[in-house]
Amino acid sequence: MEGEKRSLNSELWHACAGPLVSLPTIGSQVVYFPQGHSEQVTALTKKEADAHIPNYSNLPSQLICQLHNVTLHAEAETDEVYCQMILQPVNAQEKSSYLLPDLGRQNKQCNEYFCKTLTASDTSTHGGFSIPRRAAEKVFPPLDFSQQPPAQELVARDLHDNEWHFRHIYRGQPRRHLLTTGWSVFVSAKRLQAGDSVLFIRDENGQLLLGIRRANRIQPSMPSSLLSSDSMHIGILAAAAHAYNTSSRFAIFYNPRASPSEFVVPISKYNKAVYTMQFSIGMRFRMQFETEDSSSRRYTGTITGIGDLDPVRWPNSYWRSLKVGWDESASGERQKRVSLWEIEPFTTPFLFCSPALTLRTKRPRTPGAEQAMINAIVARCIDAKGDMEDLTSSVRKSSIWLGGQNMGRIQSMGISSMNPDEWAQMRRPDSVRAAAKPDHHFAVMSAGLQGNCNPEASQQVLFHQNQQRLLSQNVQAGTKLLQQTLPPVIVEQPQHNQQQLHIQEQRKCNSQQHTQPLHHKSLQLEQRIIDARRSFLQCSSNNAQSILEKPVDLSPLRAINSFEAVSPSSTLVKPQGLLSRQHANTLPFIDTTRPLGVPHSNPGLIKDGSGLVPGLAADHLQSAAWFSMETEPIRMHDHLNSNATTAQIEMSANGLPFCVTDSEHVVQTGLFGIISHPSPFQSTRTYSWS
Amino acid sequence: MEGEKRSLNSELWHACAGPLVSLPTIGSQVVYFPQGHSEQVTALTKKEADAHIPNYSNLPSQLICQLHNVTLHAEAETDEVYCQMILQPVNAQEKSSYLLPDLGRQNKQCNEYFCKTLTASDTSTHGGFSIPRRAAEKVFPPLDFSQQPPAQELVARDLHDNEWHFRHIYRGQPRRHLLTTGWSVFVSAKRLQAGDSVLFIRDENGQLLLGIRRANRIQPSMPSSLLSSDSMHIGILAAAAHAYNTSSRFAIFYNPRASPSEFVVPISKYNKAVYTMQFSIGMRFRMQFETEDSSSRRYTGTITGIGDLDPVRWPNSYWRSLKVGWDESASGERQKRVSLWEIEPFTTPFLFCSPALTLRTKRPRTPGAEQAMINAIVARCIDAKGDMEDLTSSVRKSSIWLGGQNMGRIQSMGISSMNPDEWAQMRRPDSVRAAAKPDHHFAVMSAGLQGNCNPEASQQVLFHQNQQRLLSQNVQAGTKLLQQTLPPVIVEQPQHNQQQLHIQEQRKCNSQQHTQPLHHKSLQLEQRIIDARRSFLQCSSNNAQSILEKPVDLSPLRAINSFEAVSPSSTLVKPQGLLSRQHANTLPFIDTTRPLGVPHSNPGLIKDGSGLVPGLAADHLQSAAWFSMETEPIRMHDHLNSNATTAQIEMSANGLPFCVTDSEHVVQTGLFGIISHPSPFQSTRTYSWS
DNA sequence: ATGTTGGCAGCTCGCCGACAA
DNA sequence: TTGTCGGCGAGCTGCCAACAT
Repeated sequence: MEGEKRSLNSELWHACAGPLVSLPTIGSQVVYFPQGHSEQVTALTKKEADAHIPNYSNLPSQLICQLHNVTLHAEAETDEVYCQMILQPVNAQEKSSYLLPDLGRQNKQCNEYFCKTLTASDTSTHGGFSIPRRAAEKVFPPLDFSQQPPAQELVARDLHDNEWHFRHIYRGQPRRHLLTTGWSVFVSAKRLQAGDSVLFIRDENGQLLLGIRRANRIQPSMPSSLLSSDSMHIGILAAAAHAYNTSSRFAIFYNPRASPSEFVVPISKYNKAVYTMQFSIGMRFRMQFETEDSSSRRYTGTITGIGDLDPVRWPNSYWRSLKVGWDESASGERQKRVSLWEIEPFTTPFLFCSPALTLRTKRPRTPGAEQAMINAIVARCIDAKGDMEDLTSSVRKSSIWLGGQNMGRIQSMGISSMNPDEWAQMRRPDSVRAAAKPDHHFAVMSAGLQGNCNPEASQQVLFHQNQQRLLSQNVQAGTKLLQQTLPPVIVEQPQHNQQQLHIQEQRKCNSQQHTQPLHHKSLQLEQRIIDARRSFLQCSSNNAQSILEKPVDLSPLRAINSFEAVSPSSTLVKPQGLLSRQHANTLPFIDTTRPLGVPHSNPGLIKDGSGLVPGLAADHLQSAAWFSMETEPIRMHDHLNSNATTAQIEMSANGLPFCVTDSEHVVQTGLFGIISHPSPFQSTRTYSWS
Repeated sequence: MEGEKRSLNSELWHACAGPLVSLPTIGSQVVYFPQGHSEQVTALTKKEADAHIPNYSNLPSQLICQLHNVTLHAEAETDEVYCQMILQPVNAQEKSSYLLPDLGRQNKQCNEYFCKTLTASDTSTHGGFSIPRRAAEKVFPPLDFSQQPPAQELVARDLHDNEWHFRHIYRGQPRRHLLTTGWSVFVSAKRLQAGDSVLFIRDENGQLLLGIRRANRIQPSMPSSLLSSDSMHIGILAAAAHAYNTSSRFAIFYNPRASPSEFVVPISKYNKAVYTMQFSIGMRFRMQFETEDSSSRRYTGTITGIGDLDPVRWPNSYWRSLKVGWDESASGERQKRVSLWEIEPFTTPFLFCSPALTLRTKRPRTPGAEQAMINAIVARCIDAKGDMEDLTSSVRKSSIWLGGQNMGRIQSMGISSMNPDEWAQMRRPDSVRAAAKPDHHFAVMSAGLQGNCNPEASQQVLFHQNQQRLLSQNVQAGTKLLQQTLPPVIVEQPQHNQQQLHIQEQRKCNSQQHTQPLHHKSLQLEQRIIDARRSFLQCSSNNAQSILEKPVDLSPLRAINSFEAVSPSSTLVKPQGLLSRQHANTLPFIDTTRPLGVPHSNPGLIKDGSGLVPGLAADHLQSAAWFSMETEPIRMHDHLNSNATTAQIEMSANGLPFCVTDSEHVVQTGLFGIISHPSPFQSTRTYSWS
């Protein structure tokens, strides 16, 4: 083995890694979880870290890093795939090298391939390998059927670029494709057993590639003689901590088949889950798993808890912060804890836009659907908890927030058709418990917590405090940056003019530089967050007290509808090449002229209506303040897969950034406002083009 | 593999590990070198640590640890032997658990064993295994020669306790011992190749044990997918640093066949080398190596340099601090750097005791022997440097320190017969160059360095500064402890009375607690070092100036001879059981009534007479101050191997602690004085009993 | 004393269609 | 369509002494 070997064939590597593994793009930003990395070591060594590992208090539970490089590898002995990633914690100082062109590896699933799990006959010394008919016809070169029997020699290369020769013959009664000569050599060399899988790929050059995917049997050759598991875990943490402290590069190995979960997450995926989605106990979701035949299927489950996996060592970590239960009883294999970005919640679009739109809704929801879902959830939770009384009272309490007497009406008319004024009417002024420190929204949240003893609700608040804290950290980081590029601004004082000026400047600057690659995107996002944050603080200090005492002024909410002016059209033109800012502005952003569709065929429960997190929203609504943000042009060329035919646009108005995705890349992010309550003012719209 | 498996058969493990591997006794104190541990990882992963590993400035290059446990292991796949050691950095706070009884594993080499390197015929599928005749007769059960041919079935167990069955037959023309049936199964299961070795042991129960020792081919299955080599190296350092900071236990793995050198060294071995031996450039030594037929032989070499292996990361480390050259040209395999404790210097005992003794010397040294050795060294160094002129002038300068015109006389009469008064006459008052900062002996040394531009001498000084610094660190650690258990003492001021009082208390305390195990030994040694240091500082501040200006007052040296009063007898009683303090006091310590023997048959060069470190000693002798220390009773039961028939007592008067050993354990340590020059006032005496 | 080779059983490997599932 | 089996021939495994070193 040479010391520095080139990256292996990517197609083959990914085929071996499995359908669910997709590596982040080189040059992009990722979130690295030392916790998850530790889990991988535990999985590989079958040894937990002992308790006496030092606490790296300086090391955050997640590190935003730039992914400098990914090299694909495979174990020499076992052909097990793994990759090395070179990460560098992102330093706010570094403005350059944010986004390299998205020309990196495509984790495309090759079509010209097949994968077969080996049978006992395949691996015995008695015979050869029986190839499924379709697989042979799809992947192997066609046989000359004039021969009797038709046969040819196949040459395939494995991950290490070794050549394997096989005799491919079509014989038997009935006829079938077989690999005979050469097969047993391969089986014994790779030490394959029944249950392991082989896969053949025909690459673009017509070359055959050959990989193996072993069944989940215990890793045989774990050289424990290298390091104690403690030292390994410490090594991970210390290496990450050192890189974090010095903003230097570090290398990690990711073994996709051994690791229980990916611990290097694309920042877009992370942001989307953490900033734009709402999670609450009782929420239904689904999640992808690899099946026995190495395809993927979704399993459904319910969130049963939210909280830190390891509150002592990793407080406020999003790593596996959701406790979940699975619908299928025979799912003991699946994790009891997952991370936000691993699951797809069943979200019912909760429409929050102009009355004009809601009036034109053409697909009213089926009456009673929500109630049926609530019943289902309650039944499930009873299974889990065995305490009917608490749950029903929870549901009953939830009607406080849902507006009591309005609940029936909501169900009958379909929640998604409710307009903002109706929402405003649902708040309950008599439940206001907010504290008098309006210039700090955490205080408002804490006050809401004090007024409510529901433990689940407390957990919910803590959870969202985490989200807020994280956001606040980002904002602080951004503020530092801002102070270096712009005159310092004292946020406590009214700065409307200055802020407006800044946005103007920003816009001007962008239009001048539209030929420049969007490397400053994160920068701009941060600045926008700063601005929004600043606006919020101004609003809070000036008006929050009055907001708390008066009915909420929802007029800022209407700012969202200003997108109507920007985007009157209802169809999306398939993007071609670079769009100038001018063209970008003509793109529809939120189409309010047509009803919003239901994104998932099986609609989930309206989250705040689930009855499991009652009592909070009404309080927090009191401290709501809404802002709309300048939107940036979407540079479709960079972000949309050119083969994409749909773009899904999600909008979250929960006070955290929203994002627009084409299901793989974040196309647009922004911030609509800052509001500290967990209501999912979220809408999703899928556009299609031909 | 079960998670917690018991330790393997020790005899077999050691046989597989090789003749040179001996593990420290469980419960004893060891010195752990993170540097060496790192080297093992490099050896196993074939990857150097990159430069950007954080500097663990808190982590010393060597950690004195208690060895809590050793468990023997073998790789499941390869049968490669390794062991886990549980270490705990010794905290001065912890007074207990210093010395556990010496009942631990004996690294005895089993006699009823044989080891054969496999031939091509042995490993081919064509036949069986040809057993050397003597080996078969020694180890295997005798055959029934009435059968024709004589044959039997052998059952042997490997390290994993697997049984292997072989047909043992004595046939062929001429007759020979063969293993036939079963052998090829074993070969293929263990994947043995020609060049690997098999060894059979008959243990005390007559059971056959079977081990393998693979040829030094590259470790095949190094799963690089676990951790980056950086993380591994960091893990080692961080784990050690954490354990050091918290005085907590940590686990390390030692792979004796992969590791270039042992990095967990018995403290006795370390102390003996570091504190009682002198090393200088040009010094000759020998060192053990394993031969191809897995026995051991010694290679000879010369020290060519002294200095830090890694001055940046590990300054002042003794790890591989000696640069060496080997006598045999075909020795490219052997390390270019070794550690002090790995080599056996050729030392000539240098007698420093009462005139009465020297007058009775019965074996005067052969005249001219030293000069011959000098010539040999000079010739060797010329080979290395090709600069005759410098060397001869070096030798000439060395006569300054040796006393110029006295040199011939020393050679002719044998240096060992010179008495202290003669030594005193050899100093040269006109060569005094010492600085005027007498209260810090480092300053004195530096001054000596300034007055001499010989680079080798500088290195020598630096080296001894290391030794001094190490001592000083010990002293500081001890001082901390002292301040917690005794009233604080300001060392700059005269404290004679107080110090004397403390020693009195200490003695009283010891005599009262003589039934208590000597767990306080390290503590007491540290305290004694503190006292000696304190005395030295007092002496320095009060008298050093006058010492520098007047002839050296050598009267304190005579204190060494006070041992005569303690131990008038000349024979050592073989220790039986626990010795009370009273009995211990009757043991001879230094026998001055008989001549000192020559410890090595091939006497080396008198080190300061080598002419390679000239010019320093005379200066430093000026700042010499001598002290004798209270000696502690020797608890032979704890320290002397009950089978031992000799005890070697070494005495060093170079200002660093001396130690008494029975060639394996430190029996007694002490401090004779502090003197900052490299003169080897050293004597060795071997006592025998029946 | 022991490494290698030729001779020669006997057994396993591995190719084939038959026969289910 | 494909997993397993009996049949069967080639080639390898492995025991033996001869021979060489």
